Amino acid sequence: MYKSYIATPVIKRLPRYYRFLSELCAGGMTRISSKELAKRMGLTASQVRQDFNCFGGFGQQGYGYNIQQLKDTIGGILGLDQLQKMILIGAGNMGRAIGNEAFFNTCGFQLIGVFDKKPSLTGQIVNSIPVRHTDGLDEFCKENLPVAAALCIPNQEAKEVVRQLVGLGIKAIWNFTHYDPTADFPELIVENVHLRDSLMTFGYGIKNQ
Amino acid sequence: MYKSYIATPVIKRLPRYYRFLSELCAGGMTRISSKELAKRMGLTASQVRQDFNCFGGFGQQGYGYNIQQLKDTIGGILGLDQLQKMILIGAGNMGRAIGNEAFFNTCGFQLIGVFDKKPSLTGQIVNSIPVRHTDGLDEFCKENLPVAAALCIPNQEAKEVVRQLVGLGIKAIWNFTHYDPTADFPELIVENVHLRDSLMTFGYGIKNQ
DNA sequence: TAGATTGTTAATCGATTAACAATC
DNA sequence: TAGATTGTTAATCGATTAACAATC
Repeated sequence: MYKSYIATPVIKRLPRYYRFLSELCAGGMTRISSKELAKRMGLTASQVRQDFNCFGGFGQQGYGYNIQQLKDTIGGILGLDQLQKMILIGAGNMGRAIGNEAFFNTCGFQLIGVFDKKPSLTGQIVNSIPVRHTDGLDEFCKENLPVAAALCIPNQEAKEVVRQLVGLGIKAIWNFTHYDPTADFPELIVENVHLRDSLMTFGYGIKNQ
Repeated sequence: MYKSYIATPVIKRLPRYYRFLSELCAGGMTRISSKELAKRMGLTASQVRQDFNCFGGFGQQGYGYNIQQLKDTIGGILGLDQLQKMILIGAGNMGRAIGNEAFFNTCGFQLIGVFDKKPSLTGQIVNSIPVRHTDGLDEFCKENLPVAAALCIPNQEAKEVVRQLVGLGIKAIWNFTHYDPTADFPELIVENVHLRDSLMTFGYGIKNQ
């Protein structure tokens, strides 16, 4: 049964389903039951079926799910085929690492520009793209219309840069800073990657058994 | 009221509380009510009080919370003062970015070694530490007894490396690969950072409004 | 047909929010 | 004291799990 609104926990599980299904597919398997998939992923069969049925019934009673078809369907839901134009702001250590990880295309994005305000970085190559000086950001956006920006700059600079990006038509921020853009720009789509928070949570886990 | 087991959602909020309280503290504020803190963080006052009361009552009726004291208490719960020895496996783009982000000490960890199996990287400097060849991992661990490892290597190599690390006494993995160590080593403490998953979730958000 | 497994409803569990007496 | 705000219990909400009729 289709649902108009999909709960966040379901969305967050989709990439992991996609990953497991891709592996099963690559391994030559053609079908799988919710029970077996749940076992491999550490979920319950009930949850697997509930999750898939948010988007419609892709299974067959007595048979299970066709892996290839299920994988493609989830890929479609995640929109992996429609590549969104993304720019990267900040070509420091983290920026270069993100930029060079060649996963944009397989995750539904296309990296079209890299910017840094530090002149010494201008012209360096990140993922076959030359780093541009931030001075050229306006012109570049007006010409190329990116919808998303990965933000890998110091926290203090984040607010001002986000203001600029929003002015240039950026709709979504993949945020590696600790600045929270949602407070100032409620309409912006924001996905946070807080490595410090992850590290602290990790530490808590170690120190409490 | 103290609780013996703290729910995961509460733990995951602690670093964010710590961050906000640090900023308030740096800004010269000395006290805050659950209502005001909730408003700034986009939570409810009820949740803030529930969260803090998992660890005991640090507030005062009619007054609120002492920011400095609350910050220090949460820092203590997260164990930010007891630095755990961590090694970094993999000095590629992501490894170097993680290694160079100078946040280990402020998050409860101490980076004591960096390893890569690629000979050309041996001797390169990451965060003032020379990259060692993986051949020296055994000896290094026996001598320095790290408890945690950040894993920034290709997915296919992950399982074998984790097996080796577990053999060397590593108790916890900060995992940047897509290999799931919990399946093979249930006793291991694992904190996953799945950037691809984050990117796909982000894309879903963009494509569905 | 018989067995397997789905889609879906109902029950349970856990987390968040509301309410309020206690008290600074 | 009166006002403010906590700590804590109760109510609500949402997500997960269980159950089972439908059906391949």
